[in-house]
Amino acid sequence: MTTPPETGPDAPVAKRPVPEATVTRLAVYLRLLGEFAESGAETVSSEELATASGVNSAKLRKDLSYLGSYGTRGVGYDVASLQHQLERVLGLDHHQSVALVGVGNLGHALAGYAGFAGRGFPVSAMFDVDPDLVGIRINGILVEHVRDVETVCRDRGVTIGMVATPGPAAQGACDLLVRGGVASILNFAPVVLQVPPDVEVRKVDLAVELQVLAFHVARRHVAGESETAGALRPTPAGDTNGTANGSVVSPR
Amino acid sequence: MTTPPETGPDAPVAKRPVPEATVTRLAVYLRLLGEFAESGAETVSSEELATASGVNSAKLRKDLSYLGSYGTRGVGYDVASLQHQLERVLGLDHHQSVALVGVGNLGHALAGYAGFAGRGFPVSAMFDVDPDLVGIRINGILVEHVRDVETVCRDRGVTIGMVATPGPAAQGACDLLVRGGVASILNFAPVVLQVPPDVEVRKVDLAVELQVLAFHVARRHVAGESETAGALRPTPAGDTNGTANGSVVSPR
DNA sequence: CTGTGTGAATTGCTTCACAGCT
DNA sequence: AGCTGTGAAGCAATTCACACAG
Repeated sequence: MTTPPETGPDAPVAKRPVPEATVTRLAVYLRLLGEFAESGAETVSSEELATASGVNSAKLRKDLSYLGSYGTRGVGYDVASLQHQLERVLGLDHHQSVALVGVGNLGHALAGYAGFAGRGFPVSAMFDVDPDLVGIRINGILVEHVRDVETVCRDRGVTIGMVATPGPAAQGACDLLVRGGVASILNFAPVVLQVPPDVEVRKVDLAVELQVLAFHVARRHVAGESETAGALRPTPAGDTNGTANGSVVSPR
Repeated sequence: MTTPPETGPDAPVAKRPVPEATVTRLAVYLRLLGEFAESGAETVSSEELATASGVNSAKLRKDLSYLGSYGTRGVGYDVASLQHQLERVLGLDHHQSVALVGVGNLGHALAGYAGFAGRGFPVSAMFDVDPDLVGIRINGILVEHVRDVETVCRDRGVTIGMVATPGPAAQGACDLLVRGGVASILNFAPVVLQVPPDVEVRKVDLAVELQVLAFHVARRHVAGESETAGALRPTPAGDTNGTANGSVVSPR
């Protein structure tokens, strides 16, 4: 209740909407900024960063404009300061702690994936039902029994849950995470999770990804059969919701 | 004989546009159709299939309309026949064979992921540079040296390549696949691959997924500060979340 | 002059609502 | 009646193009 009018009188920090599609790309820009920083660059132009990210510069500038004006006209963006802004907007300045439910084939790989810890998402709890797995350590993290998901998540302030169980167990795992206060879930199981409206779910479905690619293989067969491989369809740059679709070929 | 009620007045191959976003969902519908089939259903209505897929029925019908009219008014869709149509459109009636480059942490899991073979995407070749890996078998498949990617892909008619190498090696792996005639690539490495315009790339970036979720965690903190955590509102869950993200408490 | 920031135009996707088949 | 298929309306995201700051 008491809906805060929100529209401040003259709030210096305006809260723009920030389109969902933009958020996905901000994460990409951030990674590339890291590379620019490593190579010693002080500033980047929208053109440079855009090319490296596989988007066009107008889109990049519009994306960045949602965070405010952090560029310098005639010069570009200050790498370090832009990195900082992106981290702030993406919530990476808050501590995030990740829980993984399901330590089978895929879960095991996720547990050991260096990219997580290295990017600010340490896996701080892991769960499974298999007695052979409960009790072992992976990458130094103890695998606990699924029955403890709720309490452990609360105790350790888990903010993000990953579901990597077999399909049939996924909804149950999800429910436990939600009861443990986790409001953001990354789902690798091939099912559509049912969650309360305040819980955010993103799905990574590997079989679906392959099927989308298979579709393009088939398309190519039909199109390429008669057409001389010339017809360049409007670059499938569009990343639909869900997992990002790269594919962007430079504007040529 | 009787010209089918196709739209094609003189276009033998009626190539509807089929939006990119739709293709992604078709794969989801197909999986759920499989479940309906297993449970013995002969037909499904757009409403049933839509609910199970987490989308609304209008969107589902529009999606299916891109393949033609395969439903029966007043009844619904014949499960088996719709399955068949979806498989055809998604190119699953053609044989797909998948190659995996990079058998490290993640690659290993992908190699053993039952969901692939089970869904018509048998991994038929695997590659790595590590001498400790080259020569071993995973799930019965021999790991070969990366130097053979090109010839092996050609010989076995690989249609889809998966890149699961460390970032710095990804572009090289990609180039080899392309030279081997692979025109569809699923990229798990955190880099933007450069490819010729006729090659389709989809990217699965786990760190990006987590960052997008982190963004929503942060949003919640700002927006949810005033809201009490209780009140499980009658989830209009209707559809909202689908393949990708769930819902964001819409302020205002 | 260079490169950002942004209104305006455009494209593409989703939702609505209803005509038409069974 | 019940449910599909689809034009039309409504939104959201992308691209264009240019004013303006450094």
